[in-house]
Amino acid sequence: MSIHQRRERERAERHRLIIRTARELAEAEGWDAVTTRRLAERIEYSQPVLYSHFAGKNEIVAAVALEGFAELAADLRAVADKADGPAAAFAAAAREYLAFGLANPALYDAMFTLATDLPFGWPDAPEPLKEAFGALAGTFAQVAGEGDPEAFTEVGWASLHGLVTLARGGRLRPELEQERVELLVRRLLG
Amino acid sequence: MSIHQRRERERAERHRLIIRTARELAEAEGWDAVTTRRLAERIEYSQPVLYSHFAGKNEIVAAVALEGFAELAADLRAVADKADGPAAAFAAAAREYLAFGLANPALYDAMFTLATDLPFGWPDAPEPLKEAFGALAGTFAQVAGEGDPEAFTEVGWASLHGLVTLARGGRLRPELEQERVELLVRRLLG
DNA sequence: CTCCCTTGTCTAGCGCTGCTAGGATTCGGT
DNA sequence: ACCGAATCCTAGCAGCGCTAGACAAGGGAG
Repeated sequence: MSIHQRRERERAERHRLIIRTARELAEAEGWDAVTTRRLAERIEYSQPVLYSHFAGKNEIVAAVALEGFAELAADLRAVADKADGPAAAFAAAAREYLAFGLANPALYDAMFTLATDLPFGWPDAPEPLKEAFGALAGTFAQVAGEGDPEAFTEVGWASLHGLVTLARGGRLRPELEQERVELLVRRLLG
Repeated sequence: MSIHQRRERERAERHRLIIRTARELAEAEGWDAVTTRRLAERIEYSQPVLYSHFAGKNEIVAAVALEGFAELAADLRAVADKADGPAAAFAAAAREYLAFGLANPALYDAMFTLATDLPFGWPDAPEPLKEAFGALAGTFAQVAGEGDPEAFTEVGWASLHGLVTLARGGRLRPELEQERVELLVRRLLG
């Protein structure tokens, strides 16, 4: 029995290795550089091994994206918990979201550009997705004011997401970075 | 002399044909379906002909994106001009932007996801880009309130962009569509 | 009118991609 | 010591973006 357990343990380890390697490679050279051949070479196995863990390359990207959502959720909860009051928590979460997106470009791409087919359709979404959205919603709902708090959360999220993607594409003036997020927070707080 | 002119005319026509066909194919089946082979087949020429017009596939996508920016600029100016007062113009432009992005998903992808290397670095950006940003800025600046009007424009633009992309990815509740844009406009107007 | 030479286009092919079929090898269980 | 199953790799497919080199068409000069 314990042999099977050891094998499953090794298998799970390799599973994580694939995800970690894909993420490192993507962050270092961009997702275009993450080919199944290069990935296989890095983990020191042949290509087909990847397909015994994942149905395809998309699924590997999706796995990386899930990691990203989990980390984002943790980051957001951390800064919101440390903040002093709902408004400060909201502002801190907004700043953290932006920083996260800009600091992990490849990871952010996996989450929002590449893994578009991640089942975001509530309520059967993967746990990390709900967790990340919940982290945002928990902070945002407290400052939503009148109106649907979910609509407010979605608007706030979308605004931050837009800031991340446009900034990453070089389409916003870098020197206004700080000013933009402060302005957004101020206006959304009403 | 007139023979050269005819040839150049035919060449320009084929140039437009390539762009139009690429756009149609992308809008019908997504950009993944736009391969140089399929594109060549559609315009009834061989593959290398594409490369006598464009340096590569990216340049074709960029050409489609430029068309998109020109159309977006025209749309925005049209609805803003018809609106009654700065606040109404702002709201109308916001709604139009969102509608444009959702109605032309492939075009919007070309503009913001695929043609990332379009030189957006002012001031040497292509005319349609400056024109589109100017159309937004002209309307937004009038309701910016205190603070840098450019930062306000960038925030507004990013928020709308985020709403488009997240909605397209199925990550926002469709039934809140209307409510989100109204909420955003209300908050940004302060 | 004929020849030449430029111009324009196509066929064929390179190296790469994601993915998979089938054979070889290893290894636990009897 | 042997058998069967599980594991992994070699080799290859179709398709991708892109390009070299052959080929045909057609205007200009004698």
